[in-house]
Parts: sequence; C-alpha cells; structure tokens
Amino acid sequence: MSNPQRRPRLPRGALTPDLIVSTALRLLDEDGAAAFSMPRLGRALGADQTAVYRHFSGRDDLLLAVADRLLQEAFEDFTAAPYWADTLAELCRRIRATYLAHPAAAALSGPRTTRGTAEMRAADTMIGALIGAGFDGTRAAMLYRVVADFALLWSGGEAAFHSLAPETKAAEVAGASLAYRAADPDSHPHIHAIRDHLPKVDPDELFETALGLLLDSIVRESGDDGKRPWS
Amino acid sequence: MSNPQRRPRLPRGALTPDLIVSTALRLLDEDGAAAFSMPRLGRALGADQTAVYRHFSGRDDLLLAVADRLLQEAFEDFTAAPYWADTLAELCRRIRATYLAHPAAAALSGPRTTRGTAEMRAADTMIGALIGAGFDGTRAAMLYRVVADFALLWSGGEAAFHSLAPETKAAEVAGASLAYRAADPDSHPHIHAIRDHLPKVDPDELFETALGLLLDSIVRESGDDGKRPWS
DNA sequence: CAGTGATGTCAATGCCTTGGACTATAGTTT
DNA sequence: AAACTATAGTCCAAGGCATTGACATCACTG
Repeated sequence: MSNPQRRPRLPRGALTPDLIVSTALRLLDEDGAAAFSMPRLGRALGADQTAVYRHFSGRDDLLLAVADRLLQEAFEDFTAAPYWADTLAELCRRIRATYLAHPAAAALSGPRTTRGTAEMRAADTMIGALIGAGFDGTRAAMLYRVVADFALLWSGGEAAFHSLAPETKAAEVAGASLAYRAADPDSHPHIHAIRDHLPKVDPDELFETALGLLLDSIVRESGDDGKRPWS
Repeated sequence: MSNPQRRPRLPRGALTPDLIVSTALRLLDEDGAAAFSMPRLGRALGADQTAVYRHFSGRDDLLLAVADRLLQEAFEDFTAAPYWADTLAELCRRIRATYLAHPAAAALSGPRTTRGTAEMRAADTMIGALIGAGFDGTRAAMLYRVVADFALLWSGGEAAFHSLAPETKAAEVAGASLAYRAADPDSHPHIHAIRDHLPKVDPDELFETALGLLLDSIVRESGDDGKRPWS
C-alpha cells in the first residue's frame, strides 16, 4: 500500500562534485536565484533532498564551487592580446559576459573568489600585462586589484540586478525612468535638463565607458602614447 | 495557568515605519546580515513576530526602505565642493563611508535604488557638476551613471565582503595571501614576482586609486587642465 | 567471505516568510 | 456619549529551507 512507487536508489558514484555543480548552475540559469535550494538541487539530480551534503559541506561550500566554475568558463581558451591594455580589457569583458550569462549564479557567489587555477592564470596574465607596461611591483599589485575588482564588482552588480524577480526588475527600470521624467525643474534642474538622456543609457556602453576611462588613465600613467604592441 | 506572563499588547501607533527601519538598521549593524529576520525584528521592537507586516508588505519592501535610509545618511548635509570633480569624488566617498559603516544593511540592499529625495538630490548635484564641466546631455547622463554606479557597486561589494561571517572573511584573506605566496614561479611568474606586494594592497587606497583613475579621465576629457574652481 | 568505509536515504529539528483570522482601540459619526 | 469602523497589533498555521544524525547498501580489502 504505502510506497507510491518510490524512486530507485541511485547507484554508488552517480553523484560527483562536477555533476552537482553543473546541475546547480543549470538550475540557477533556468529558475533563478530565488528558486534555488538544496532540496531542489537534490531532486533535480534524481537523488535524495540531502544527497548533496555528502559532497559539499553546506550550501556555501557548493556556491563557492559554482563561483569557481564561472571563472573557469570566463577564462577558458583565453590568450593575451598583442597590446597589454587590450589584454586587461578583454579579461574584464570576459568576466562580464560570463556573469551576464549566469546572473543568478553570479549574484549568489557575491564577492567570493576561489583562487582556483583559472583565476590564478587570469591574475598572472593581468599582472604580467601591467609589469610589461613598466609598472613596478607595488603599483602593478594596486592596479591589478583595481582592474580585477572593478570587473568583478561591476559585473556582479549587474548580474545581481538581472537576477531580481522580473516584476521587481521591470518596476525598478520603469520607476527610474518615471522619477527622472517627473523631476521638478526647480529643485532638480540638472536631472530635468537631461531627463530624456538618462533612461537611454545602454548597459553595454556604460560598462565599456567605465572600463575605457579606467584603462585610459592607466595607459597614460604607463607612458605609452599609443597602441604599441606588447611583447 | 497557561499564559506565562504574556507581553502586554503594544499601544496603537507604537510602531512607525521610521522606528522599524531604525531598529532594523540597528539589528543589522549589531548582529549582521545572517542573523536578521522578520521575527527577530518584531521581537526587537517589543512587538509580535509578524507586526512589521502591517507597515511593510514584506521583507523586500522593508530592505528597500533600509537602503533608502542609508542613502539619506550618506548625503546628509552635503554641500558641493568648489571644484566640480571634487564634488563627484566626495559624493562617492560618502557612499562608501556609509556602506562600510553599515555593511550588513548595504549587503542586503544589493543593487536596489529607491529614487528617494536624498538620492535625487545627490544625482542632481552630480549631473550639475558634469554639465558645469561642459559635458553635453548625452555624455553627462553616461558619465553620471559611470560614477554613481561605480561608487554604489564598489562600495556594495566591499560591504558584502565585510558582512561575511568573520571566519569566512578571515579565511578568504588568509587564503588569498597564501595562494599568492605559494604561486609557482614557472606557471605564474608574475604573481610570484609581486607576491609580497599583493597582500599589502590597502582597501582605502584601492578605492581612492580606482576613483582617481576614473575621475582623471573624466577631467581630462572635460578639457580642464587643473583644479579650476567651478561655479 | 567478513569487515569497513563511503555514499545514498530517511526522519527530524528549528528556523524562516508569509497569509488569514481575530481583537482591541483611536478616531469619527451621530 | 454611544455606536461604528478602519487600523494596528496579535495569534495561528502552512509550507519551505538548511542542516544533522541514524540507517542501509554496496564496492572494495584483507
């Protein structure tokens, strides 16, 4: 009577950390951050709700592994560009592209980094670019952190925004547009003056602009006057 | 018999949105983001666990109000600096200072903004600075978003990091330092070369450096050659 | 072929968010 | 002043989540 067809036990070794991370990433991509939970993940794997705990010590541990997977994906097949500043820019763009492709996962990983092999390789490439540009150790360390943190935080923030519930996100966008348009010319003259331009700012251009401003200053400081190839 | 001294009912009007937000902020500051919950907030107010729902439609709604409070605090008593670029810089620093003073609250508000009066006033000031510097509407809108988003996302990221559990945070810092120090000179020569400088990057300097690089590019683009006062 | 350790399953705990029903009361109306 | 009403605080309950500890099964080992 009881057992209304219970699922057959999964064979030993059916669950691997790799499979679990992949499934978690798929779940996050498909259903969003809010819908993600350990029980769901277990069920999606065709396993018990608590099976994942045999491979990860907890939710946090798992999400860290997901974050690592994202960085792997971001830096896969990366090769340095001829000019050092382009290398920096490309690495930043890759981080952003990956985070925007997996917004829920990126939002949940937050400001955590893993020092996995992918990240270390990217860091080495960035630092190499900066040292090749002539910066000394102290300054290279600082500028590496500036560029890397910029890319991670900016992309992470965008991802977090995109992983809001669709209604919330829509309300946010519409609300902003409305608030600008309704700005009182007396108390907020400058917002009023550019009220039509504000909602038209494109996220891609915005990122490129910020990145460009940052890198321009760095290029200038390096003493390079143009796009001299970097060997 | 039953009722082991139940709390007397709170007088009508004892709970106001303002008091609730203040208490939430205090709770977040004292106990951290992980310990925050609606029941706890209710109890901290000396009320029922669910009392807050009479004033906010849900947890999210409440956190949005907290975010608004943070921005109010950030921009309180702000007055523009003589030079336009200093105005931009100061506003960014204020956002960061406030977020770092309330990391848990900042981390939970995430990438949400509220278009409250404080935020609108700050936006107007920033945009005014940019227009005063000679940028046209399109460019002023873009640069406003660059600077504002930079400050919010960077500060938010730092805040999120600081609101991690203390052990997690410590492990993160120690792990990074260790990973750099252990970097293999063959596969990661550049990390190895500056391994002693990397852990020494100071967060305050890091922010100031990033902000400076960004603003330098903007000042340069404006055509200003120096700190000409802005009227 | 018994032992053992790893891996999947089950049951249970305590917390959370949220919704609905209930109740006391301040302010309004008569 | 008495009745009314909407609001604000309370109670209760449903359903979900993270995590833990006990149990079962299975591959390998000596």
